[in-house]
Amino acid sequence: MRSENNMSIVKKILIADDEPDILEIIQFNLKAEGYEVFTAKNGNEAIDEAKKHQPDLIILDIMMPGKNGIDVCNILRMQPAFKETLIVFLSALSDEGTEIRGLETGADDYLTKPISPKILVSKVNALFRRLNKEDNDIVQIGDLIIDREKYIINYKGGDIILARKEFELLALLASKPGKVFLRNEILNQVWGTEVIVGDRTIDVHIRKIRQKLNLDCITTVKGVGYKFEL
Amino acid sequence: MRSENNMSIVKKILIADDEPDILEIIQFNLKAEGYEVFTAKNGNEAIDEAKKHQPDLIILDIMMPGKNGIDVCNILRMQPAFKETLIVFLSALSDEGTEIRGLETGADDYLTKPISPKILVSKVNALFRRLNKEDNDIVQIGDLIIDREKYIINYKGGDIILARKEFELLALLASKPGKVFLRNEILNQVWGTEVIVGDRTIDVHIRKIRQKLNLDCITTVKGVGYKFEL
DNA sequence: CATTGGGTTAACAATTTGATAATACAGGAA
DNA sequence: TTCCTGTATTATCAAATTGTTAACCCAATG
Repeated sequence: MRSENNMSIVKKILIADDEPDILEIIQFNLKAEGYEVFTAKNGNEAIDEAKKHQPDLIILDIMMPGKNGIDVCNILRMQPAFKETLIVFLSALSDEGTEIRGLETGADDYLTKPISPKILVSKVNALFRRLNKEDNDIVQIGDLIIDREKYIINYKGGDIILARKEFELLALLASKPGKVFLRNEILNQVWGTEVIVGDRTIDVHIRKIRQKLNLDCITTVKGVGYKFEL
Repeated sequence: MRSENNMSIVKKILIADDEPDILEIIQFNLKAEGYEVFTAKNGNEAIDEAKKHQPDLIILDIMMPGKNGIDVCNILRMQPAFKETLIVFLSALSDEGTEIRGLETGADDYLTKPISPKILVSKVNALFRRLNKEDNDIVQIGDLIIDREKYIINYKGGDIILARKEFELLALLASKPGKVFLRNEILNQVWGTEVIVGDRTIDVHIRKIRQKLNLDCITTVKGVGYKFEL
């Protein structure tokens, strides 16, 4: 099963459009660029697919049967899980009002049809590039250094070896010190949305990390999740 | 480290274009939106101004005397200080090749002239919105800080730990200081519509909050509900 | 093949939270 | 005052959640 964490792995894109041709051609080009692509033929399907796959980017046609793109955007943005998701409108409607409304709904960009597939791909790349600017390969918090590239944890000069899942879990928590990560969030980021694991799995990994680091840096927030703090 | 100039401070925008009219109209609209705007008439000036003001966003015309926009972008992106700066091209050149080259240079967007000022402003807003997504949603009322992300209550510098229901209840009340929340409203928001709990449950939680905060901030409105006030 | 270690799970212990009941209290109306 | 209604307080218990350990499966390794 190919589902790694989505911090350094293949980005998932969901395209929603009622014209099969458009869907087809965009899908083809984005796949060629190495993205994992899902499609939806209308608004409701878009919402379902979004929930199912937790895409990194959603491309929405404005005019679709049922819920239109702006509705979909509004609905998704209301849910915490899609607060940060990239959303781009792609529409034949090029009037100023719609475009402004689209952007103010919380979309990241508004593209007008017809659009060259290559340009679309470039725009998509640009969006992801900006998003990844933040992710650093080496994170340092106090005396703790997390090197994503080398897969190494270093505390006060001494290396600590963590297994992959342990490492990724710690790296995730440490990526935003203080922030409480919900168990769901952790599952999605570390295990991916496809995999389903039991309830105690996270706890066991947390325990191993605490044990290996021998450092009180992961706090339990009961009923909510875990957070990293030095 | 995150760039702290993201928050609460007026964003600085640098516009580089050799046509005074364009400069003028864009400047006007962005200023009206509350941005601080600087201008440059050519590539070299753009680089100088960028270094001088460290803008948060740079809008670059492609065709300018001396260094063109793409050159400017390349030069800036090479310097660490401008690695994260938002850069947008604004060009009359709408051919595919230039646009793709522009985006691949490391720009965040490519806009084509002519462009409606309102749409430009919307795009700019959208870019900043994305950049600020990082910022935690923190509510502050007087000396009381409620951090939803960190799940922490802080009063005058000291952290107070609340259980989940307590936290959510307080967060709800504090979300609209002064407003009286009916008991029903509270039940729906904190407990959900499915769950049915007894009459005294809310009181008990309110009491615990009062006790832990040790601060007279929740007022009882007899026969109606509760409200938060400092 | 046998070994090793990562990853998962089951089972149970430990802990915390949340709901309730019982009772005390406060303020207004009769 | 006295009653009545709604809220505060407290202790208690059930439920939910997490911690811990050991056992298991499986893939990679030699």
